[in-house]
Amino acid sequence: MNLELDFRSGIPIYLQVVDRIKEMIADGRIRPGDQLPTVRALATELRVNFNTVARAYRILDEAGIISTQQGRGTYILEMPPPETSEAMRRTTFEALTDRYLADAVRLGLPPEEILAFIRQQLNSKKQGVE
Amino acid sequence: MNLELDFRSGIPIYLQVVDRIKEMIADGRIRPGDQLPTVRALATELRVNFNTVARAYRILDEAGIISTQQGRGTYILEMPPPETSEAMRRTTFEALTDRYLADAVRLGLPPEEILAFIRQQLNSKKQGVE
DNA sequence: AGTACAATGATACAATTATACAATCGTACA
DNA sequence: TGTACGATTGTATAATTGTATCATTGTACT
Repeated sequence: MNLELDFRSGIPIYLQVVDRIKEMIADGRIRPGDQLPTVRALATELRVNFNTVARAYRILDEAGIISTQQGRGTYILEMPPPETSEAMRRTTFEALTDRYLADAVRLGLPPEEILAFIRQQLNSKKQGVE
Repeated sequence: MNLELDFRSGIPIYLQVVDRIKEMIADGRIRPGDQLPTVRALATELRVNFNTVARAYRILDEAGIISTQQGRGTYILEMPPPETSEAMRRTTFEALTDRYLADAVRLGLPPEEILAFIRQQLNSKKQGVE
């Protein structure tokens, strides 16, 4: 991986790891689909605890840059910044909805019930009540 | 089999497989007596280890929904257990809906728009070609 | 000193994979 | 028939991977 850290900089290790990996993606040293080292492997290489690496990976995961999967490993995502346009989102949403409605109808649910349940779920979500 | 997984959802693969198969039974896409794909075949299709599929099958087996037999294969049982098909359909429908809404919200759609589009689609279906 | 908080480490855990195994089926051949 | 053997099926167990939780350390601020 060849990833250099500065233990004396005062910048937290996990943030340094996040930045180094972002750089490597930006300049193409690692690419979408590539597997990153396991948290333990990279931790050993960097002489840190693997939880520190895990923390960096989690941040990158939440940023949508990588995908970490328990038991499998972590991978660079295809779309680094999935900034989809409004039109794209709309199209995706409509396809998603049609597929969902087809499934629901196939289950034999009457349209009123489908609508009712969705309304209920959306309301409870809005109020944060479960 | 046409069974979609989300590796980034955080929901374990084996549970996703369990749910997808329950859905297919509930809505009739697969029926009592049908043979499910072998653990290896389905695993290859899903790009997953076959033990992960085996785990899902074992759960369905213990729930009395399918029957897995070493050396023979796995089959949908005649009676979709005591959990009557009505309750099962309802459960399946609600899980399906929650999954759909999570996707839609993640796309950034406001609840009103989700509801509006669904209402529109249901109406056009009612009046459209049947 | 004492306290609070962030960073890191230690430990136990859960999901997935790798490998070896056992049961069944299918086919060939005696 | 029947039996031997390879292919195919599910099973069992351990190794590998990320996750969750709490303990420890260090630093800043009273």
